[in-house]
Amino acid sequence: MARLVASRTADKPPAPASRGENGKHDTILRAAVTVFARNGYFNSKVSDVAREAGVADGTVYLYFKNKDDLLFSIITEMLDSFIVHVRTAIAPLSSPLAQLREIARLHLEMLGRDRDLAVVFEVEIRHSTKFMEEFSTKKLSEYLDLIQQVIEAGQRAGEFRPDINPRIATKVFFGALDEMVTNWILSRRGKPLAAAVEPVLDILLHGFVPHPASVAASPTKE
Amino acid sequence: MARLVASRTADKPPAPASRGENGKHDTILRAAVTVFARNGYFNSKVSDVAREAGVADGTVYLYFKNKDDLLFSIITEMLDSFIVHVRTAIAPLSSPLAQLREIARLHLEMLGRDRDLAVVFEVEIRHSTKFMEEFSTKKLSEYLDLIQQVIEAGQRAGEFRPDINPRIATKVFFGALDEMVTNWILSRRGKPLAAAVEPVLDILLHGFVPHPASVAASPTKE
Amino acid sequence: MARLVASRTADKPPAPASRGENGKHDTILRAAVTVFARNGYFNSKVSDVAREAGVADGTVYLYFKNKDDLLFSIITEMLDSFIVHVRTAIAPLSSPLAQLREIARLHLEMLGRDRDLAVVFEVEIRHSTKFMEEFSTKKLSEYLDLIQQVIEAGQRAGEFRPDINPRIATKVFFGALDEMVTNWILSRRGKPLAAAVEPVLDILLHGFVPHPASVAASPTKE
Amino acid sequence: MARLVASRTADKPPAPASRGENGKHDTILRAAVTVFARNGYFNSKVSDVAREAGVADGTVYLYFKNKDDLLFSIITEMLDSFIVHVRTAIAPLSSPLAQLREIARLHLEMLGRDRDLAVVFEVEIRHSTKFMEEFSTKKLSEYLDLIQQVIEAGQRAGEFRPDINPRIATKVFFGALDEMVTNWILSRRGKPLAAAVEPVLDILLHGFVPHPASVAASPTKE
DNA sequence: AATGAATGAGTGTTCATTCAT
DNA sequence: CATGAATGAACACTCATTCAT
Repeated sequence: MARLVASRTADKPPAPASRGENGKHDTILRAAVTVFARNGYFNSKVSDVAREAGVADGTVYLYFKNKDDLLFSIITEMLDSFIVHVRTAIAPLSSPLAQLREIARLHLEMLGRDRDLAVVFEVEIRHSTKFMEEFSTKKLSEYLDLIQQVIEAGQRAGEFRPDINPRIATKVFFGALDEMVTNWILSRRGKPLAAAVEPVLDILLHGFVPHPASVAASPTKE
Repeated sequence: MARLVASRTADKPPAPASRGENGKHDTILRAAVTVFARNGYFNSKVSDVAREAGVADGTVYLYFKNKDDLLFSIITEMLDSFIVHVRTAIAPLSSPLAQLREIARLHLEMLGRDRDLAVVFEVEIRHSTKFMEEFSTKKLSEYLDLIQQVIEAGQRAGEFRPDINPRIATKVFFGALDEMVTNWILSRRGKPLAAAVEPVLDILLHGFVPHPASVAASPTKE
Repeated sequence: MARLVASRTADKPPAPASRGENGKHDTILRAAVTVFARNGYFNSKVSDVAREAGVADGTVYLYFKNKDDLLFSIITEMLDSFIVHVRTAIAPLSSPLAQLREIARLHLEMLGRDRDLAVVFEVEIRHSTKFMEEFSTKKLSEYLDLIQQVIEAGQRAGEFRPDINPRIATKVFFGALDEMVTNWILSRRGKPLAAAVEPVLDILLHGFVPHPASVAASPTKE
Repeated sequence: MARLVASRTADKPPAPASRGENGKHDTILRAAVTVFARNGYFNSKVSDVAREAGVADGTVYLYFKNKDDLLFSIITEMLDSFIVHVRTAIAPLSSPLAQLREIARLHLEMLGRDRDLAVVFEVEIRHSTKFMEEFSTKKLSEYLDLIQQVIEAGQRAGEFRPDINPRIATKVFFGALDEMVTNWILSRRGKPLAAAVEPVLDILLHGFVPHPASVAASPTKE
């Protein structure tokens, strides 16, 4: 019955921030991340979120349209701010290759710093094709576009192979990072996620097979 | 309330398969794939599955312990048979590189042939960290181990770089394929998923950056 | 939905007794007593009874109209045979007082010999006012009438006080025995129920208060 | 699945009682008595109780743990207040015999005043041996203990025969009253239940058989 | 007669959402 | 703005009963 569309938090900003606090809006959103990460979206009750946030059930509805809007807002707001962060960070870097490295680093660092958030991004985000379609065509594709632009810039700069499809390269890049995060979540080891940046980049940049230089020429790749 | 463990369909085969039919078990499982792919697991009702399968609600419970068991059985049975299929297909191939290529091809071909099944695998599989933990530590890791073994064999055979971490390479490989599937599901284009095999492999095998063989050309990779 | 009336086993005696056995009818009825005593009527499934009897679920319906009929038949048949038994046993006794004593003895002995049967009689019999009304106006009142006749005979014979209401005396008598059985069921002590016959009779016959003439006379009756 | 223990209504009093009303808790409990008496516990739906109480289905669960808790609460709360009532009433009476008479009177009067409540106590209370065991070892035995203490006091005071087993006398006393109530429920005659107090007591106190000295001594007791 | 797979009506319970205070 | 008691629609699961074999 629940639909995910339309909502958008921006429609109703009752109080950006009461007093000096962070604002109930953010408090509730943070509580939702914690609760959703713990039990999963469908197994979480709005009253769980309310209790975690220290407010009454009804208060949640003063800041969010409905339960779906909570999940939607988490994803959208977090990703929005992440994209801004990434853009800012890579702007001063002149080399597309350096930019791509920075994106990978920020990606793993941000999610590796907050397991609950990572869980929501990796697991809870996929709660129906409907949601994903809605989401992927809006927010996520903005991120993917950003990556693709860097790759294309790299090709123009001669840093990346001109014969690879930048759209596919983007998916490979994102998919590799995504899988690293998923695995890190499931294997509750203490090893920091960010430690994987260089090994993953090395593989993505140089591939599985030894360089032809290692011999003389690369007769048949694929 | 939901538990995913233990169940295993094999425990209760009330009717192996009447006549030459496919058997109610398979009919119901197939209906579940269709329904789950259409509405998502949590938004699907058991009675939807029953109707799709052409049986009464109660009949579902003659073959499956509960709703969770339906999802669990889909994943487990499909993946089991896929792994067997892959093992059989790569056994005669002597080159690990050829084996890895075959795995990629089968992976994308199988899911690309059945969008509903792909949806369930990519989206519905992630229903709570609990489910994923249970699942990833059992079935999925069997598949990932298989991939890792091929990569390690390739390293020993000199086909793959010895200085890459096989575990990470496995994740990059799987993550890349996984993302291709996810994207294919969401962009309902007609382009067959299997068409992506070679481009993806090219990137994974040879990387983003031009070969040093291009001696003069690209002096600075990273 | 279930109604208890009408049924009556006598309507359909499919097989009085197959071979030399006791007959499936009795086997199933006995199984029902066991199962109902163990879990209670409403918590017992017809399939539990069938399994206990070693027959298929459907077979139960060849001998009994429905689940209600099982309970109804247990009560009716057991009570019928008990009443016949009692009539036979007290017929030769000339003294109503001796007859009443014999009734008490048989009552406690029969139920004390078979705890499961006792449980069904004491507990399961009361599964709705409807059932009890149906039952009490038919079978049970036959038993109560028998008791009342003995008491009235005792009054005519001068063995019982003429100034007590025989209908009320009957209820006191039956209620006392009934409570003994209920207590015996709940306190799973090993002490045989029949051991209570004399103490109970003493109280019923001579009352709580000392006889006025007790001064010298009645040292200990019984 | 049904559990009767633990619950205790006192654990969750969401609304003590709005204004001068009786409070939803009591309203629902009273509705449950009515509905259970009408159709029996197992044939009653929670929604029937809700409708009778004039509240939504879900509201029942704000005041009671589950359906079982409704039945359990009825029995416990009613019996608790009854026992308090009895203790208060007999405290000022010096003679144990007068106390026993008062208990009998209150017992029949309370249940005779409210047929629905009587039905629940006599019929619905016996819902599986489990329930009875749970219940009889806690609440009911408190009442039976009270009776037994009075009887023992009467023996010490010389008002009751010293040679009767007080535990058995208690059961006979309670069983007699209980049967009077059961019969009154089933025979829907208008005759007030309380009218049976003296005839029953006469029988219990003086027994079925004429006093040996009845000749002259006890012409008419009671 | 006997079977047991199939049926599908029936219900206790949950929980997102509302709204009077 | 906040509250949290009240609502009632929604649904997984059970099990008495049937009937083709």
